[in-house]
Amino acid sequence: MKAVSERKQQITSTAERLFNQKGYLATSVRDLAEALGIEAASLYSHVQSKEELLWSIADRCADEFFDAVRPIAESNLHTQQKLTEMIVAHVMVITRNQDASAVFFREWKHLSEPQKSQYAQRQSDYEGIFKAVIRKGMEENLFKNFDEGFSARTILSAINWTHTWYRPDGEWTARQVGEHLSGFLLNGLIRTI
Amino acid sequence: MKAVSERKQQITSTAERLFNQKGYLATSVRDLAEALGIEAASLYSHVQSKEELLWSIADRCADEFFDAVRPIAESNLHTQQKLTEMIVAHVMVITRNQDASAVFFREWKHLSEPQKSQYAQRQSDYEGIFKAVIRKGMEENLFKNFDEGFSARTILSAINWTHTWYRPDGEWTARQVGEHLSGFLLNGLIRTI
DNA sequence: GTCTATAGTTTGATAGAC
DNA sequence: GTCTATCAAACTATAGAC
Repeated sequence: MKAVSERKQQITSTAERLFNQKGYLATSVRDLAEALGIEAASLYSHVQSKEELLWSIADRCADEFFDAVRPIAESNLHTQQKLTEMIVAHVMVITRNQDASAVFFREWKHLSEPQKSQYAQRQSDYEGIFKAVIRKGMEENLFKNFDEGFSARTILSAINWTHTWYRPDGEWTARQVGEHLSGFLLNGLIRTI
Repeated sequence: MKAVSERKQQITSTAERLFNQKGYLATSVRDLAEALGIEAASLYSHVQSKEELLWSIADRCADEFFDAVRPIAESNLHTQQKLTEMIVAHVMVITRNQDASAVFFREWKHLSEPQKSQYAQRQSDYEGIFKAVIRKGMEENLFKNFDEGFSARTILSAINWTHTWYRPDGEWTARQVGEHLSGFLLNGLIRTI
């Protein structure tokens, strides 16, 4: 755990907001400085480059997803309950890091190597956590025999998109959104009784 | 229907590919010209601006979605079958316009007004087609009473993401992907019998 | 329709005073 | 740590010859 100055924190959260609103490439260092009320050159006392900011946002966001979901995957909850709680935890990470997760999902393409490869590796590892739980559920004859990669991607696609429409001041809490999504994805839209 | 020169067609499809691979802002007019084997200035005999290219890609892609899905929504298929066929049709548009649909989903933010508002309006109209069918299914007591906006967004999120992983040379046809997705989303991951 | 040449901005980043 | 000043490179787009 590295200590981070208050100023650096302020820069990072402003960058998250602007990178989300306008996109990474469309946000100039001058835009960022203006939003902070300083000159562009002053930023370089806190940050090595614009890309370092992108990387630090993406990397911290990945940590948040792993830290929230891995303990649940490693718990001894019943498989169905486990997958539900993983989905809820994932959605809660998104909703409390809405700007950062939007940047995480949309702007990683603009990282340079080797960061881009490292990002892809973590993304794949994360998907692997979901795949393992889904495979377990299939082995237990609890889940249908869809391809496990297909299933994991379909679930993650549906829940990742919450970053575009969730509003903290709306009628649903983050947990409610996660539980609705989990109910929808595990049981389907069709009424069975 | 406007006649489009072969050269213009070639420019558009190259733009789709580059805008997808690198992003709209990261693709310079010089990159595009180089990929076509001409000088940047020569492009302007065919195209008014770089943004005009983005708009024409997004607008044509929207047409494809509407043209494929609306006739099914207006047919008198049984509601469940209708929703399945809409999902299949949507996935097939994505898979046969993979570059264009990726640009459509990811780069619309970089349109200027009034194109950006027009894009948002069509997007919302399109979601409305799905919402209407879902509401019908709820009224028929066939679908569960999820919020219809929530249901439409969840389905569209899951199926839109195919643009990132579908491979035409993989083991599944576009129709098979659509049917799998439809089966997953309508009936859920959990085994019920 | 394609070229060369270039105008006019904007960009990320640095130098050096305070 | 913030400023002013500035650099070198990249950008979209245009002018005008062929």
